[in-house]
Amino acid sequence: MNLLVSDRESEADRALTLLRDEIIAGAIEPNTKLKVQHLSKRYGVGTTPLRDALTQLAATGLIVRSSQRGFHVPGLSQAKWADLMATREILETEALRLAVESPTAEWEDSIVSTFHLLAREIERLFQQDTNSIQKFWYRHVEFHAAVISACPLDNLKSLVATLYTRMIPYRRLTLTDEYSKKRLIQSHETLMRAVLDRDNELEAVMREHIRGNKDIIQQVMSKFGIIGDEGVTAGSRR
Amino acid sequence: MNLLVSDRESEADRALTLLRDEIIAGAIEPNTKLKVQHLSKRYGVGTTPLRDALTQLAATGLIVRSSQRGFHVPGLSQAKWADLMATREILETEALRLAVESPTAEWEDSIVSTFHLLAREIERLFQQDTNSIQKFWYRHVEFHAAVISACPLDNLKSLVATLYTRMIPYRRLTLTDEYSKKRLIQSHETLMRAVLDRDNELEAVMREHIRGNKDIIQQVMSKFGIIGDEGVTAGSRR
DNA sequence: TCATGTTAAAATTTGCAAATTTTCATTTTT
DNA sequence: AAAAATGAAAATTTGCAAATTTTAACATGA
Repeated sequence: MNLLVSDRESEADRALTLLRDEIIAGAIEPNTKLKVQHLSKRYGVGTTPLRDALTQLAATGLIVRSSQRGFHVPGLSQAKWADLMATREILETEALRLAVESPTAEWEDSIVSTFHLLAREIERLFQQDTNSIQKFWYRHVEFHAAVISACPLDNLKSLVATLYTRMIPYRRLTLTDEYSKKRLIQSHETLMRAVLDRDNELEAVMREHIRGNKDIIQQVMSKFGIIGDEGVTAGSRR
Repeated sequence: MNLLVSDRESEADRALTLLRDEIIAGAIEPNTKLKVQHLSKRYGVGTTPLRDALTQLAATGLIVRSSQRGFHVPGLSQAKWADLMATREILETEALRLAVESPTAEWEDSIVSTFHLLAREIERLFQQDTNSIQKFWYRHVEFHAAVISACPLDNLKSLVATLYTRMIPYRRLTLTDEYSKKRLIQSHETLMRAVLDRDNELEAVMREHIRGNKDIIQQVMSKFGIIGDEGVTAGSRR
C-alpha cells in the first residue's frame, strides 16, 4: 500500500530530524539527559529507531554517549567553542582555497541561490513561524556548503559538515541578541561577494567571517555567564 | 556476579571491535554486504547490539549505509584513496604544526614509546600471530595520534581519527608486497626524529610521509587492477 | 558526622518475533 | 525476444518485553 511515491524514509531518520530540530531550537537545552523512553513517547517513534538516531548523532558529536549510561546534550563552554571554531577555520578556509582552484559554473550559481534563500530566511526570523530557527539553520548550512562545493575533496567537505553539526548547540546564542538581522545578512553577503569577485584576500575574508561569528558567540556566552562545562543535570526536560 | 572488576563494555562495543577487526584483516573484503543476521550468528552477539555497531561505523564512514537496504563495506578506488590522503595531508600537517607550537613533556615521551611499540609490532607482522595485522593497525593509529597529541584542538584530532578509520579498507594493501618491514619502520622513524629534533622542514617531512604511503597504495591498486568503484556484489562472505 | 552497605526504582541495553521493504526468479505481455 | 508484472523468499526495520546496570534514597556502623 502507499499509492503515492513511497516515502523511503525510515523511522530512525524521522527521529533523528525531530531530535536535531529540537536541539537547534533550544527546546532541548545543553546538559540535558536524553532518555530513550521519554523521547520515544514524545515523538511517537518506537524506542528502537529512536536509539538508532541517538547512536548516529553521538557518532557525529552533536550529542554525547556514555557507555551504559545513555546520551546527553553536551554542555557549552568557551574553550570548546574556541576549539570548534579554530578547527572550522582551518578546514573551511582550506576547502575554499581548493574550490577557487577548480571553479565550476554551478558553483557560483549555487552560492547565489543559497544566499538568497538564506537572506529570506533571516528576514523571517522572529516572525510567526515557529520553525524558522530550524529553517535558518538549514539555509545557513546549505549556503556554506555551496561556498565550498567546488572543492574536489569529498572527505574534507564531509568533515566540515560534521563541524557544522557540532556547532548546533551554540548556534541559538546568535539569535538572542546582538546580531541584528542586517549584520547577519551582510556578513554572508560580504563572503559571497568576495568569492564571486575572486577577491585576492578571499581566504582572509573567510577567516574574518568565521572569527566574527566566533567573537559574537563568545560575547553572548560571557554575558550569560557561560565559562566552563558544568556537567549533566539529570531530569528529563522542561 | 562478576567478582573481578566489572567489564563495563557493552555488547555493541564488542561487536564493533569484532567487525572492524575483520575489515582490517581483510576477512571481510570491500564491496561485501553486511547482513545483520549473518554477522549476529557469526559473532554470537544479538542483532540489536550488532546493528548499533553497524550504525556507529556507518556514521564514521568506515562502512556505508543505504536507507532500507542495509550496510556494506565500500569499494576501493584510486580516486577515493587520493581524496582521503589529500584530506589527511591537510589536517594532519596542520595538527602537527599546532603541536609544535605548544609542546609538552609527555608529548615527546608518548611519541617515543608508541614508536617502539609500533616497530615491535611491524617486526611481528607475517609471523605466527593471526591478530598481528589488527595490532599493527592499532599501534599505527596510536603512534600518529601521539605525534599530534600536543595539538590543543580536540576537534581537529578527532577528525584525523575519523580519517584513519576511513583508511582501514585500504590499509591491508600495504602488506601484500612492496613495502618491506624495514622501510615501514624507517619511514616512521624519520617522522619521529624530525619531530624530536624540531626539524625546520617538519611539515614537509609529514607531507612526504603521507605522500609516500599514498603512492605505495596507489601502485598496489594499479597492480591489482583497482581503478573505479565496482559497486556492491551481494552475497554474504567467503 | 562521615563513610559504607543495602535495596528499590529508574534507565540503559539486549533478545527476539512481527512488520515492512527489497530482491530475484518466474511468468505474462507487448 | 525484451519489458513489465507477479509473487515468494530474504533482508531490513521496528515494537516490545526481559535482562542488566546505574542511580539515589535510606539505613547501618565506625
